[in-house]
Amino acid sequence: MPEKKVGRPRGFDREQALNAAVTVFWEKGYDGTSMRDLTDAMGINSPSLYSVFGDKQQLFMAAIDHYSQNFGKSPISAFNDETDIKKAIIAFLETGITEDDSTPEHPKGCFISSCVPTSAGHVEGATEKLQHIIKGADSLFAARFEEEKSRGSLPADFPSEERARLMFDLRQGHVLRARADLPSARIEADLESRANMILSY
Amino acid sequence: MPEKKVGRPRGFDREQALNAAVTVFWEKGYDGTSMRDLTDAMGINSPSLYSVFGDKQQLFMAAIDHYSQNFGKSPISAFNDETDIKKAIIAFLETGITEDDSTPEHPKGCFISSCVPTSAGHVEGATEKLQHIIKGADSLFAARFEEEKSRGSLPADFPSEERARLMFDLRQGHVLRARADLPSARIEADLESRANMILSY
DNA sequence: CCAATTATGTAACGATCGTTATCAAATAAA
DNA sequence: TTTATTTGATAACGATCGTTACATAATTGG
Repeated sequence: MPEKKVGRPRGFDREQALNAAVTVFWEKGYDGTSMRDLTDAMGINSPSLYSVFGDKQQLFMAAIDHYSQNFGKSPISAFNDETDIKKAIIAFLETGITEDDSTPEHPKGCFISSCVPTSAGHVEGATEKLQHIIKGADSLFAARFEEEKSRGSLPADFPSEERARLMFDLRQGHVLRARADLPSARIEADLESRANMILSY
Repeated sequence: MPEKKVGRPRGFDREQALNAAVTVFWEKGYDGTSMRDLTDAMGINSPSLYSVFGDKQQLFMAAIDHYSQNFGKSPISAFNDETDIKKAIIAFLETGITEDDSTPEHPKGCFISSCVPTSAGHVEGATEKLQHIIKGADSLFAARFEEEKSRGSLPADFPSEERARLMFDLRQGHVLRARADLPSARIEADLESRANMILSY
């Protein structure tokens, strides 16, 4: 698997360093994070950071992608793993809420929803990343609803796209509450009712 | 109304300067905004800023309050102004969406929802401001639902607090979409359905 | 062993950061 | 007109910003 042969071998793990960068950006946002913060957390010097990740902005983009494919993916995975559609919806929302304040070593809320929007419009690429993620979620949920329809577990005229957006939008409220350090207990109690609502027709 | 008598009179309008500060923070967030950005936009020098607003962090807090009582208030006002509860819900969501990308001189999305969460946890006071605003919205909506119940326009066992949270959470999805510069047309088409959902029982 | 190549660590670059000292300008009170 | 008081503008403070030159270390291919 390691392709490189010539030259001094790299002394750190790229993915591990990227993980550390995610955590820092997640905590302080793009502009609140300094190169010093990053190199400290990643355990490397800035020349190494620049040679591997480009610059701060490119590292931020890489952090968004990395988060999306790891922490950010688990609510989606929980959704996909449930065969029953109602359970899938609850699993998505529930996993999200749990993730929002899971380990004390991670900041509250979702990195994408809590930190990236601030950068949209003045940090290059941020808006595009957001759009891609939102559209991805919308169409993933909508596709699942369509699948359920073709399977007969949802009525033929169920408004898949509208309810997909609804699911995603609800989640954003949960994220904001978590980021604000408000208790998730009351929201979790709402989940059953909310899933019913998303599916009602 | 002007109380001051002695000394050189102030050469700028406090509220006007605060408005300019809001716009800059709204665009770039707390850490992305420099003192230079602020003094340029506000049309004053930094010593004036410090004497009137304290420091950058205190100005940020003042900006949050000012936004809440102006731009941020209009969806709430639209809600309060409607006597019919369903129309009130639609007015709240619709006014919010319209406000999210109204004038080109204002950044997209809601300042509070788009920019303040990034600062929660590492800018003093941000978390508390968010908590206060969220709780305020929750209880405003819940109180209105309770009022409707006592008037008989909602069933006696209508879950006011849960639906209040639901309304607020939905709004957060709209804000994220607007900040990501996604079209609001499809979301606006959902409003009727969403209002029905919030009121359904 | 000797190039060639790649990564690391140090240290520095100019620029900008948030904040404040200093002094001149403008007003009210005496 | 003087004195007291407050605001204005200029300029500077040390610190930190993101980024990069440069020399050294560690590896592979000859």
